[in-house]
Amino acid sequence: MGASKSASFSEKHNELASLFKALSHPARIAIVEYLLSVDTCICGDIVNELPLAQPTISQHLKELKNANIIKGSIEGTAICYCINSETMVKIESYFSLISTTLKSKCC
Amino acid sequence: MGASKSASFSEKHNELASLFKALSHPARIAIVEYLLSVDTCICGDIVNELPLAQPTISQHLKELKNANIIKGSIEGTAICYCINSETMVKIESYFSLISTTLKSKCC
DNA sequence: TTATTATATCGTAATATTGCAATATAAAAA
DNA sequence: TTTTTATATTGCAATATTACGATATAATAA
Repeated sequence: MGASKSASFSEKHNELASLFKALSHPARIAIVEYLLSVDTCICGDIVNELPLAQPTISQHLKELKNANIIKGSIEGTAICYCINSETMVKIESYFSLISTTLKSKCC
Repeated sequence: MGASKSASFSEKHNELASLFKALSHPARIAIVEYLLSVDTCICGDIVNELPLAQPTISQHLKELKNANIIKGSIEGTAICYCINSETMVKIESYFSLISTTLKSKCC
């Protein structure tokens, strides 16, 4: 085959995997870090920040939006992107739980 | 084209992306959660836990090992796998930093 | 209305991932 | 030594991702 057998796994596992997949590309990490670094959320110059063509960045932004990692709102001609802090807190909580669970183990 | 232009991005961004890529498949999330759920680290029955063939699981385990998310040590005929807590704490810290940074922003 | 500007979508080529049968390896048991 | 058991590797087909030129869309400016 070749397709991911996602139907064989739980909803929870698939959702977590989708979230991490959205973060699994250096361009998308760069976008997240750029959004973190700017003071305001009014953006529109992400294309100039990355060494990729405009359609490629648009595609990466779409994936981040689909995964709820960023939010985008129309601001005249431009689009204002910013990080969805709820999702970030959610991921932080997941790893926090893992760390806590691991503390009561050997290894 | 089609290949990820990883050379165009910073080492840090590539490393983070690799880490999340290792977690971007439901089978690999299921492996991590299974390792979390068992009391001891002596495993060897991961193949029976997942709806995938043995070579496929071996491949997923290799990817998790390469990303330092799990550790494996030979235990006779079997191999003992466990979660690398250092890496988990590292990821937790990354999202903790993001959350903190976001608190001083609008949106 | 006709540019201009910003972003999205389409189509497609290059490349990467996924899954597994077949096979290899390597340690312990018989 | 031979068999058994556990895991890894190889090879390959099916599918997914990545990147971008061309083009579409949609809002503002001239």
